[in-house]
Amino acid sequence: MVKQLDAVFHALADPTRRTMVRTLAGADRTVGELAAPHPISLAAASKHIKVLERAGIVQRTVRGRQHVCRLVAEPLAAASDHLRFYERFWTGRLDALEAFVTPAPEEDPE
Amino acid sequence: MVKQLDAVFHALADPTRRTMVRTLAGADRTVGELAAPHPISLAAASKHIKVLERAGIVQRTVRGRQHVCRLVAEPLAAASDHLRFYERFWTGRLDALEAFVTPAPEEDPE
DNA sequence: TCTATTGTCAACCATGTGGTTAAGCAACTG
DNA sequence: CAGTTGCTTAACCACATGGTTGACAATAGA
Repeated sequence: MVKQLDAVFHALADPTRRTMVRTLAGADRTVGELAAPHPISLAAASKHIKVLERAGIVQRTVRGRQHVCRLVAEPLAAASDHLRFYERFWTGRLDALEAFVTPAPEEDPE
Repeated sequence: MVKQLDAVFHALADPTRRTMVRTLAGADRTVGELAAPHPISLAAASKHIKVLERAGIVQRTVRGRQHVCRLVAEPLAAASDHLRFYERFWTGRLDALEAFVTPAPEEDPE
């Protein structure tokens, strides 16, 4: 079973998917609208969106024959938190020591 | 050719790799030290580290027969920036409007 | 009702991923 | 010098990924 964070990072590892998410940040879109800017078939776009759904980043509402996609930000927040842990490495400020205190989330131990 | 951001997100999509990075946040480590906590062969760990290197997250220094790995945070900062764009979606504060003004980085158009 | 639109699903293909084992090199240790 | 340690590389395997095409379902519109 894939963990949420795995799925989120994997979803964002593809530029096509990142563009889709970026678009959804502006407004809800149908599958067709999300696919349009990309030189891929609708079926391929459909797969991309399924990846985003699996990561919990996108939620779908069927409205008539169109599927309207909506951005769900919480999983992105989790990923952002994970990265923010390393903030003290690229900001000179060592006062970001709070991050250092944060207990490492104990991943992997299965 | 894979772009940096792709590589960073991909590198972080694996819990084993995330644990390695987390470990490197504490101190530099040899390949063996990074591999030790994981139930995988040294060869597999070597591959993981190569993925991290390709993403620019890790730099290697050969010291005698051991390869010492060091965390390089800049690529993580780039990924963090990307995610921070969506911050306004999970914080109620709409005063994070600066993010809204940020021009979308125009990905994908190659 | 007939047709066009929107999208999914299944099958297929090429490539990448994550793991293994086995071989080998380089560098310490005796 | 011989053996051990630390690590990479190559070959292999099973499976996931990203793309395709073609068939199908459901809705919208004539």
